[in-house]
Amino acid sequence: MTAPHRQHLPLIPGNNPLSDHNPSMNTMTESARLRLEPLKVACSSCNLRELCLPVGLTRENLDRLDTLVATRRSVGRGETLFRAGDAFAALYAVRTGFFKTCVTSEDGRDQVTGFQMAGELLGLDGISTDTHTCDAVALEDSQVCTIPYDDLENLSREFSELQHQFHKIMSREIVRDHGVMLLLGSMRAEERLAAFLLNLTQRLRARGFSSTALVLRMTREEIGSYLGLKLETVSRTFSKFQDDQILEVKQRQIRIVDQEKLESLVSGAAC
Amino acid sequence: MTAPHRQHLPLIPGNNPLSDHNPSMNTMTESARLRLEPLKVACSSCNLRELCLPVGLTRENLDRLDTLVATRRSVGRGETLFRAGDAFAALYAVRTGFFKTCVTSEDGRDQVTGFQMAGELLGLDGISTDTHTCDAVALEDSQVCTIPYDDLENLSREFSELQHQFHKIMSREIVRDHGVMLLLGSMRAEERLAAFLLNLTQRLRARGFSSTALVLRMTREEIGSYLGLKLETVSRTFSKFQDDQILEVKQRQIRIVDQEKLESLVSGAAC
DNA sequence: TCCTGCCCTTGATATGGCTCAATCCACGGC
DNA sequence: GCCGTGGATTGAGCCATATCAAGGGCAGGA
Repeated sequence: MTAPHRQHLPLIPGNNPLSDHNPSMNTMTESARLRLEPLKVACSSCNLRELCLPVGLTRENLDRLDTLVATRRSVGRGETLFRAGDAFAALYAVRTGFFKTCVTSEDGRDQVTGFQMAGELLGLDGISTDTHTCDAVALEDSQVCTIPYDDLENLSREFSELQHQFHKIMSREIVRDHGVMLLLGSMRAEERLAAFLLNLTQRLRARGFSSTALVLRMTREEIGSYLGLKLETVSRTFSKFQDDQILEVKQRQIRIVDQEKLESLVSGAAC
Repeated sequence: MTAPHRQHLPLIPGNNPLSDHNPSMNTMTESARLRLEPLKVACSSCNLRELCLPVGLTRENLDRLDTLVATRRSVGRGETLFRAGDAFAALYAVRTGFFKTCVTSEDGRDQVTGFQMAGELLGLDGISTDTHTCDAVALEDSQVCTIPYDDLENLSREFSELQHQFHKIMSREIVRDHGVMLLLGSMRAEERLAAFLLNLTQRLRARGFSSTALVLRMTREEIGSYLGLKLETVSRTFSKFQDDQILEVKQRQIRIVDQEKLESLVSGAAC
């Protein structure tokens, strides 16, 4: 494995639908702009179709998918898209913005299980018992496309491309989770943070953003929860990376100064 | 959540297809007996149909599933069913025996990602990239039913019951993984081991075995890998549970003496 | 502009689990 | 029966990360 929790998302070649963004500006401008709520939603004309559910669909089938994904929903920063215990009815594709998902144990412990950005699917956990088992919280003003689950099952019985792509997405989530288990089970703090940053930048790059500069959407505490560390440890590790000239860290603004050193941390060369 | 990595497997009411087993005998006798390799495989007559892929299928559809699941394969103790890197072609349902799955990082670190027993599916990780990303190793002489994946996709386009059940199984795996992340990210050694034992016994109970006595199929090291602990820590924690009169531990034979205390450890009441 | 609250940083200290190392035990082969 | 081997147990000491605590900085609202 190249990275402990890679996403297997295809890099978009050439004509990148997202490359008109200023890489240093993965801030809130776009989601704010889209707050206007376009009346019509169409996968077939969506920038994200190469990253999202429609991957691999023919033109004709794309049009059929459009009949399914009909509504869009805005979720303000800090609001929840769904909560553990909510009835499951639909999946959600992130259109703009950024989410976290987290599970809570009986005794109130919280664990962030993932961070989702544009083109990624939310809600797969709900299929199992028709009830969501985690919370999905927007970390910035966001928009999602609603994919009614029954309709998705029906449509994916009709053409195998969609069926197969959906299965791939679920499987990818399982593979990602296994990568996180590896990280949580066997890596030290520096390795965890390095792996986390490399995974984030890889996904941002696939979306046309800079892979060397990023703005974190989550707090140190949320990073810590995801990585199985306390927020102080996350903060100290950021500081250490800055001392070691691997990163420049200014609050949530991160610049990767030495990509190779970061990579060597993950592959354990630094042991 | 009641348990950090519950399996959501239905308890079999009344007429339990597995209850003819001697609960204290979840040893190797059965798998040895089945070494004879019956010529015919049929989900419709399988003991495990209430725990496995066929859940919820009508009689008629069960027969159609039989056409798909045609071959059985024996995997001896220590042998691999598939390895990371192998081409993906089929899923496997454990019929008898016990497996572990583990991922390996670039630098050779190993992480056990799960233990699978009768009725559970192996290989879901392979769908994502048509390549397996983990190893599946039999921890005792085992048998699996081979489910050719293309056939499964085709058949599940034909009847929604199968399609839905398959999606539920994938989703359940995702939910389970999130539970393991919670465990790895926020629990202490005692809590982890307690959660692990409760999960195991719950699954054994669903299969008609005793929920108070069990024989571990895996080494301390494998338990440790799964739980993000070193084998010495696992061993010490077992010893501590014995001192505290929660368990009786004799090598791999475990008897749960105080179920409640074990449960209270997981729910954090002991903090 | 200042205030307020949240987040982040940094220091000092505590500790749970790891490491290293020495047996011990059970089982299978001879 | 005896021995060899792999797994399990137990001890001593250490280290990475947690915990507790005290500021510092930034953003948003009055």
